[in-house]
Amino acid sequence: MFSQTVEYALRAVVHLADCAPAAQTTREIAVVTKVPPAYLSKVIQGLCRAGIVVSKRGVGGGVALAQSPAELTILDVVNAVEPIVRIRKCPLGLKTHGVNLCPLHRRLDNALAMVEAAFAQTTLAEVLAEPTRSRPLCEAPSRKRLGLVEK
Amino acid sequence: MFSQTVEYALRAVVHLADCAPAAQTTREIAVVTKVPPAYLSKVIQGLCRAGIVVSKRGVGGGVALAQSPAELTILDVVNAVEPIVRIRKCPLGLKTHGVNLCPLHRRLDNALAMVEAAFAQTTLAEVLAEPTRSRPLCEAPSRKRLGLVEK
DNA sequence: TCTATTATGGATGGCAAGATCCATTTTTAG
DNA sequence: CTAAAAATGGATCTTGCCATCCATAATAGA
Repeated sequence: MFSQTVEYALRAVVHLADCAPAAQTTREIAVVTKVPPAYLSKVIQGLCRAGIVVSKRGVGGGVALAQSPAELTILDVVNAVEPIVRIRKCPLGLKTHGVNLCPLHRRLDNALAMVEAAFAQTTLAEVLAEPTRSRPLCEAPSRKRLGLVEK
Repeated sequence: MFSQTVEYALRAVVHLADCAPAAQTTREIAVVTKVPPAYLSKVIQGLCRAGIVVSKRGVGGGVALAQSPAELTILDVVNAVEPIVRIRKCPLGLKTHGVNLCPLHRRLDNALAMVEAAFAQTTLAEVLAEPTRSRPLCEAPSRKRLGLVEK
């Protein structure tokens, strides 16, 4: 139900949050997140235009989060690449329904609202801070990442 | 986030539930639900193969629900045309994650689980019974549908 | 200034979803 | 038995998503 592009974007941003505030090259991100490099570059361009990340070209350049991981929610990222569009008026165009959705569409919209709320409540910092044995994107159990600058 | 086909399928099935246990022609359903007739016929074929509806050809034929509206949930319909696929193992293929999803994918799967649960809890009968002024798919406020056999 | 590095933009291709059309089959009514 | 009604299956078309490749622009370091 979530597109592949959303999945890729989230992986990239979580990894950037893990490295924040340091910048990473798209190639490095692609390796860690196991996303096709050429396509990842497109996804990141989108994130860049949406203001989620900032990029710098040339030697020593790369991509970094535009804000701190504590300020960025999953919803911010999702909405940047493939916005969750709520149902605001009757999809059949029925006048009498209008803003008051019929029982069917009210339920569909409620589902969207739940997802939206869940994503809005979670920041990237929280994703990384969660006390669990498996660490986002990484094979190894929770250990503090330090330098790790090489390819 | 829900595909157009899911939307179409739900409209069709809700209308059939409203007419249950009578059968309706796809053309009639297309008019009421405002779905492109030719495409609706494809969607209904899918519902038929999934066992959600049954169809009969020829004069007096049409499509009807396979079960009573009280036994059919929104989830049944959704899963018939575009199954909600839960995240059961690490999408990156990380061995150490396996079934224990990392914090990121755990949250994504939780969102899917919430939607799945919400859809599983609602039967078509409940959608139709809801005391509200706007009636599913229909312009008019709640009035009991009777004959209405003509085109 | 030259070169290596890195992101950017454009062009392109494959593929599945959405949508349409038509010939065929099934079924009932007359 | 014939004709009309209705679903079915196949073919086709368009569009957007996923993905790749390459030329170009920007940037830092030597």
